[in-house]
Amino acid sequence: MNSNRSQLGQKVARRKRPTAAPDPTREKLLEAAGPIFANCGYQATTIREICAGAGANVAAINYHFGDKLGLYTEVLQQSVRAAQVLAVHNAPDQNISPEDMLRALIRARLRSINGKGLPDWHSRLLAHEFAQPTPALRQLIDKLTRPIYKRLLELIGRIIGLPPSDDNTRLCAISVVGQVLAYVLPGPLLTEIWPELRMTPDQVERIADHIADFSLSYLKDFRSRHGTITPVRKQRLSK
Amino acid sequence: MNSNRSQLGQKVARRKRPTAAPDPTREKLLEAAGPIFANCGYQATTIREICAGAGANVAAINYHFGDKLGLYTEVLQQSVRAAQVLAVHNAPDQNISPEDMLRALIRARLRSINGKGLPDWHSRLLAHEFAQPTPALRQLIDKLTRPIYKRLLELIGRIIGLPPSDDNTRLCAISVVGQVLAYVLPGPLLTEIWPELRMTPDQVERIADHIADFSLSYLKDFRSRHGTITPVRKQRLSK
DNA sequence: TGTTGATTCAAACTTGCGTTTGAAAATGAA
DNA sequence: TTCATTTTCAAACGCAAGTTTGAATCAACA
Repeated sequence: MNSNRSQLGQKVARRKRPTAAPDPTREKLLEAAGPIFANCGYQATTIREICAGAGANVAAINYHFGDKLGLYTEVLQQSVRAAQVLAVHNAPDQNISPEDMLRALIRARLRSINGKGLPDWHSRLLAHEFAQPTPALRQLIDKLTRPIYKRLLELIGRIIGLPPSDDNTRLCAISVVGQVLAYVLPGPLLTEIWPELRMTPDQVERIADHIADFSLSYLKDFRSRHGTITPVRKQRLSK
Repeated sequence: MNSNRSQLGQKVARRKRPTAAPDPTREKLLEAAGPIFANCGYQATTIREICAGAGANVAAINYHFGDKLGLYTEVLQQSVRAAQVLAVHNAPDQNISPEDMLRALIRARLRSINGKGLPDWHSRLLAHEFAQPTPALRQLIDKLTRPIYKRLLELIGRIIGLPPSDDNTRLCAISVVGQVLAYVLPGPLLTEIWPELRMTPDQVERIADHIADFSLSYLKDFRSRHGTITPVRKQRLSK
């Protein structure tokens, strides 16, 4: 309904700059928007605050991104893309045991979320998306969350000897994911409960190892506990 | 700076009703506000929507609660209180092993959050508070979260044979809490990832048992794995 | 019944938001 | 330089939100 003219203006303008300095104020806006969106959420963030941080005029957002949601979507896309390349970079070697691969996956996830790879506001952006989804959430799940979760299901399925779709596999996967999320989602809660905790890179490694140990203790014994012939299912969780 | 008159009006008005029918429109506003605040968060909720749901005038909020934040605080307090009585009601017997007590605690927590005890919007209210804390968050943590966490630390400390303040105890506690939170905080994520999951009371029990089994596998073996004399600490997480 | 105070209501007020505007400034090619 | 295009800017617009107002309504009691 709107923003036709400015969108066009932006597209044409982009071709001028090859790779060196791609539109300074546009970049400045993105840089300033990231942390603010992450701290306040989409709704509570005002474009005036972003523009003040970027040293730009309020109209600049409309000119470069069409509207507020356009800017936000771009910020989220950028965040997702950064997390993706980090995930690929941290992808473990395929020639190791499923157990070690799970450990590597946990470490990569925790690192990409709270390590030195990404600025720490990326995870806060996620927390807001979960609490109050914007139209941009779907692509986040499709591009980032679902592939990782799928891989996690296969991995755990191989460890406990059940198909990825089995309820037990899913319960275990959520148990692993939950432990990781505990260090991400409830930010203010964690600092209230464990004020001395500092998330330095070394300590992120330590936490990742704990989560792996904690989880593998159950997973490694699953086969012998439940037998390999007919896996026990007390009742189906999916109907 | 404002709302002096209405606050007084409310206070005086309150004395008329002993216990029987405590101000119908006030109750109606609280009832209508709960789910709406939980769905949209504090910021995005409009008092006009609440009043429409309660069949009241917009000025009623100012009259009965002073302002929007006053209403929200009351809703949160009510939610915390309800969760508290539920926690007490579900408090396990003291004459059982720490392991069984942990299982009971997990079950109680999951039940109070997603079982039949509380309407399901209470947990969504929490998610919003974590993502974007309001001034009312502190009392929520102090009255509800911290006592439960303290009890969890003592319990786990007894199981693994370490003091509650030990880093290992804390890591384990967060591992347990994280698994529970995974079913609470990332609402839209969970339904995307496991669409068939339905949180009926029976299945909540099943999930609680899984979390207990999953966690106790590691906790019960902790002593023998690490030895009881000098517990291994690869490095301190708190400084 | 008349009076007093509590409670409701429609309407207006105030503020801050995202957005738009139209002109000015900057840029680059002819 | 001249001209066309892109980019910036201050200002204003329209709207929706929380809040306030003052009169109308209701309830209880003398």
